Order: sequence, then C-alpha cells, then structure tokens
Amino acid sequence: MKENTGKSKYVILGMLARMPLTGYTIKKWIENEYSHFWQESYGQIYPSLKKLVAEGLAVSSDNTETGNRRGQILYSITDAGRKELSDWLREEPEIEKLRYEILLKVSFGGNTEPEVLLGHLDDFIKRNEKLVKDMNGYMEHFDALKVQGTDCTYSQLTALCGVYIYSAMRDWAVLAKEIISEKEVVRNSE
Amino acid sequence: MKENTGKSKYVILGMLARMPLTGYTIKKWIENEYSHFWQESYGQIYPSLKKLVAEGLAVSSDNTETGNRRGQILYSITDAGRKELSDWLREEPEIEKLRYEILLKVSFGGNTEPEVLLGHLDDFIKRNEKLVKDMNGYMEHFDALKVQGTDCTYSQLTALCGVYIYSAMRDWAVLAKEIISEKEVVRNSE
DNA sequence: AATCTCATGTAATGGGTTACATGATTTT
DNA sequence: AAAATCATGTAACCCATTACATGAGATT
Repeated sequence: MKENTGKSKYVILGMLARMPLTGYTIKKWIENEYSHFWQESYGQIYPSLKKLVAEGLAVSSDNTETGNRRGQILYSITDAGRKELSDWLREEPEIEKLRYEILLKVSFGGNTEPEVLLGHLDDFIKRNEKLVKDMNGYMEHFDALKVQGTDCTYSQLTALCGVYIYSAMRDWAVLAKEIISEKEVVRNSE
Repeated sequence: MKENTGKSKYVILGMLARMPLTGYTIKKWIENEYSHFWQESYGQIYPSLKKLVAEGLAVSSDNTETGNRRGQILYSITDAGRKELSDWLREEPEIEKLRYEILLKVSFGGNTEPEVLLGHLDDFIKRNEKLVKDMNGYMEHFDALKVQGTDCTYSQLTALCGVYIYSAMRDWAVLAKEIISEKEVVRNSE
C-alpha cells in the first residue's frame, strides 16, 4: 500500500491560495517562477484541477457568459482547500533524491579521456553561471518589490537557495576541472 | 517518438567496467557509494541486467558448479559493453531537474505559521549537516587510499560535490531561518 | 489567409518504486 | 529452530512527460 505522494495537488493549491487561476496560467507561472526547483506538465495540471474540484478543494467558474474570453476556466480555492494546504505545509517535507547524471559520468571518468569530462564540466560551469545570474536577477527584482511595500520574503528565499546551490555547483566544477587537469600533468610527467 | 533515456543501463555498465558483479551487490554498492546522487531499485536492476546480456553488452555466469555459492549470477562487461559505456560518457549529460519539496513549502510559507517553516528548516539543517560530515568522511577515506597508491580521484570528486552542495544547502537554511525570524520581529513590533 | 498565442484536454508511453513471492545460507 | 541476510525476480502501481487533438482569438 502506498499513500498518494502526488505533489501537483499541493503546488496548485498553493498557487490558488494567492489568487484564482486557469490551468494555462498555472503552467506558465510554474515555468517562470518555480522551474528551478519544481516542474509540472499539462498532463498533471488539468486532471489535478478536476480532482481538486471533485474533492471540494477548489471551485471552477467557466463563466462564458460573464465576459470571459475564450473557453478559459478559472479555478478558486475553497476553505477546505486552504485547510488541506495548511495541513500539508505542516507535514515534514520529503527527503529530496538527487539524480546528477554529470556525477555519474565523473565517477566513471576512468573509462574515457579526461578531455571528455573537462568538456562536460565546462558546459556545466557555464550553465550554472547563468543560473546564478538569473537567481541574482530575481533577488534584485524582489528587493525592488520590497521597496514598493510588497512582501515577497518567501519567494525571495527560494531564489536565494538558487543562488547558493548553483554557486556551489559552479565552484565545485571549477575545482573539479583543476583536480582532473593536475592529475593529468602528474600522469604525463611520469 | 522518444529515444530511451533510461540511465540504469549505464550505471550498471559503469560498475561492471571495474569488476564483475551480481545484481544484489550492484544494489548494495549504489546504496553505499552513489546514494547521495543516484539510486536504483531491484525492479530496475534485474531486468536491466537481462537486457544487457540480450544486447551483448554483458555476459552472465551462473556457474553453480564452480564453487559459486547460492544461486548468485555474476555479470561481466563485454567489449561491446565498454564501447557502449564510452559512447555514453561522451554524450552531454542531461540537465538535472531538481524537485525540492522544502522550497515549495517555503514559497507557500505565507499560508502557515512561521514556526512551521522554522521547524522544517531545522530538520533540513540537521540532515544536511550530517551529509556534510558523511561526505567529509568519504573524502578522508579516499585520501587514505591515495596514500596507499590507489587512485580514486573520480570517486573523490563526487564526494567533494556532496560537500559543496550539502554545505550550500545548510548555509542557505541557516540564513533563511534568520530572515524569517527577523521578519517576524518586525511584524510583531508594528 | 496564415500564423501565433491562448486554452483545454487525453492517450500512450516511459521510468521508477513498492510490494510481494521464493528460497538458500549463515548466524544466533 | 528461528532469524537475519543473501539472492533473484515479477506484477502492480504511481508519477510524469510527450505527443497528439481541438479550437478560439489576436496578430501579421
């Protein structure tokens, strides 16, 4: 037996707790604001929304009459939904299982030329460097909002985590490159 | 259409490249040495091994006669397997998708009491603190092996990555706690 | 007219864990 | 004799992405 571990439900509830949204905008928001630590596809979002309504945790308003353009369906959270969200927030977060393919390749590095790994590490450094910049951009954006009186402390904390994690990955990769290169120098001089 | 993205195959090939192993020992090794950045279950390992043999990338020797205790099956890599491994190592590693439930909860933090988040962050700090210790333990272990003349550079690099990543997560969480607590002080004094 | 974006949705497929089934050997 | 560990394996299930289908409204 296994209880439902699907998190899509709670991501959606968390977003609806701020304001009513359509499935489409939920997807777009996750892409823009959560993508560095979470992702959801339409294949998860639309069925989840229907389930939320069936469970009384959200209500849908497909008011095609009331000036609502296109066939869009707005979902709003209910009191039961807020309760469900709050209960979930109290539960201990699941221990994250990391799957870094680059580490797998590094650990099997003896089966290829050092240049191959150095190349992968270069790409990795560039990618993480860009992510650090993006995250710092978010940080500044949130600082600007704070000056205007909008409190974004919690969102900003996730961006800060991004800064920390991507900086660490970049720094590791830079050091890893040095260690691999040094090892090669030693090997060649023997 | 979608090409096969299953990585189990390559993890197993990478391990077999060092020495012949049974499915059971592959599982145990992954648990002990790779668990901080990779995981595989028996449900993946046993079918994958059979597939590897079918593809000629590995051979099995269930020599129950030749003193092999129990029904264990030893798998060895073939030349074709080494080629396959080497080809895969050259491919660009897939971009890792992170899923940090704790960040989700932090970002929805406005829907619960700050104490709830502070509690989660405490657990998170303890967990990462322990992981940093574990990784440093591995680092020393590899240093000791290096003194004995065994080259473990690549394995050690993955442990080093662990040190970096878990330290970063811990540091972030410590700072996050401070920021949340401070925010509360301000809120209460208003 | 064509194309792009908005918008909803489902079916197929893949990837992975969990639970279960089975049995040998070793340890207590 | 019982329990723990070694050892292999499969079926059910869950989670998630991808590909596809459909169509409205806006833009070029």
